[in-house]
Amino acid sequence: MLNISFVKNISLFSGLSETEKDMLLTGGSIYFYNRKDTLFRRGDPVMHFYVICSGQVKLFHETAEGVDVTTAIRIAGDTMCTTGIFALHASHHMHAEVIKDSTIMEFPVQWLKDAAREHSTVSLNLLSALSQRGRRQEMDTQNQASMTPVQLLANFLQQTCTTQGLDPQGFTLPFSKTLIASRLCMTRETLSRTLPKLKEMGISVTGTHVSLHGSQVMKH
Amino acid sequence: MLNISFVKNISLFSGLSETEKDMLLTGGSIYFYNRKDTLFRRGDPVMHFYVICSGQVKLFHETAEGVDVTTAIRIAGDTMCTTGIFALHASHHMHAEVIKDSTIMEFPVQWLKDAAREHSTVSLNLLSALSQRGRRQEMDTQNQASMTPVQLLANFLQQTCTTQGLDPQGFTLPFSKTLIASRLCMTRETLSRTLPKLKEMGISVTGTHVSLHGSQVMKH
DNA sequence: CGATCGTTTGATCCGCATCAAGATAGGTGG
DNA sequence: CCACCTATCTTGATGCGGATCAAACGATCG
Repeated sequence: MLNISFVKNISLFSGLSETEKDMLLTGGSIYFYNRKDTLFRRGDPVMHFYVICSGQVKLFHETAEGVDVTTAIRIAGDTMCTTGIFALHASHHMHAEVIKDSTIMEFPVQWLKDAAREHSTVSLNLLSALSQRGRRQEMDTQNQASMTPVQLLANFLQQTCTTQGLDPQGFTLPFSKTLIASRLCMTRETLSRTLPKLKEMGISVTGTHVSLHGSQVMKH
Repeated sequence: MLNISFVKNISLFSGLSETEKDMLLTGGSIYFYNRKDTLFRRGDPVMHFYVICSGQVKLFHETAEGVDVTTAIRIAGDTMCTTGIFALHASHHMHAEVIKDSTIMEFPVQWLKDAAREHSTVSLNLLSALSQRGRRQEMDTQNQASMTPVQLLANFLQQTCTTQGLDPQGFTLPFSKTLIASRLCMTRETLSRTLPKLKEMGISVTGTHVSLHGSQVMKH
């Protein structure tokens, strides 16, 4: 059960005593999912709070024309559905699909509500997490609106490298290019054509191999 | 002091007893601002939690080329900076400018943190509010990415009409067109050219007068 | 009545989506 | 080990939409 100790360290529980953590963790169970499994679909009632122990999950929705737009990629250590649980509407507003075999810990929604009500530490952690995520999203939106595909992609690669703790000198792309394109709201074709342009910024991508040679981090 | 009783009714305080509300409200003070006043700028330390009693405030940032992008328009009853207060970074990440003479109640940041820690009702209200706002923003982002200017504008007008409680049969635009364009991430020119196209959707705009003749609400 | 701000209209251009093939890679079975 | 297949990615040709530049128009205000 090494997964349990992993979950103990997520930010949601920070500041709690070991015994409090143990008690809370009894409320959840661990499940395994395979690539392409659906966690939930838009409109489904929100039943669980999720903590990803390993693997990857994409959150996405479909445009009117049937194109998938990925709004977030969640990886090990991330949580899902915090927003859905405290919002008034009790149904999901997007789809969630497993894109890499995953281990996921699930808690009933009421568990989270209770935890937030009874432990002010938990509710403050949640507030912090939601704020954090909100801030991310704001930046994302404004980037989306004001940056060229080249900048977006450069940004994305650097973000990815940082948050996944990869070696900037050279790493293997952890996502398919189609997924990245969907995440950046562009077509696969545009993504392909954008890759070569990154060299001017000191980023080279060959196949699935990336190296961020001396490219500075984007300001804001 | 009719403003005080107005503030008592915002969702942040719902579920609290009158005496609790009165006690909390002693922590804030009311200020008056004029059009074009700056509430705060990006990078400033987050000092206050704001509740708008009357007027309008825009939250915006500048692109690299110096263009303003408005990310939100806040009106009477709205709060500001909830996110900023609970996020780790203690500085604002966007500018706030008063766009219509306003009355605003301000509380010190610590006041909100304390209130959240000591009243689980308040922290749950905050969680709900943040979730709500997060959901709005997600929809916004996805709309921005997948809708044409015509749809965006139609959407915006309907939203505005609803949230401001205006008469769909005919009302006066509560914002300048430049502001709307900035909010919808398009140029003034594009907005102008889009207005006539709305007639096909049963929306007519003449000058600052709008009527939403039988236009259905956009799904999702 | 000029001056400034906000809005509209016109002409042009560029970037990304779209449509359409081709290329590469991984996987399976003969 | 090779032929075949499907999934994923790349490249090419074309067109349209919205940004941009430029100028006129309208409104509000001292």
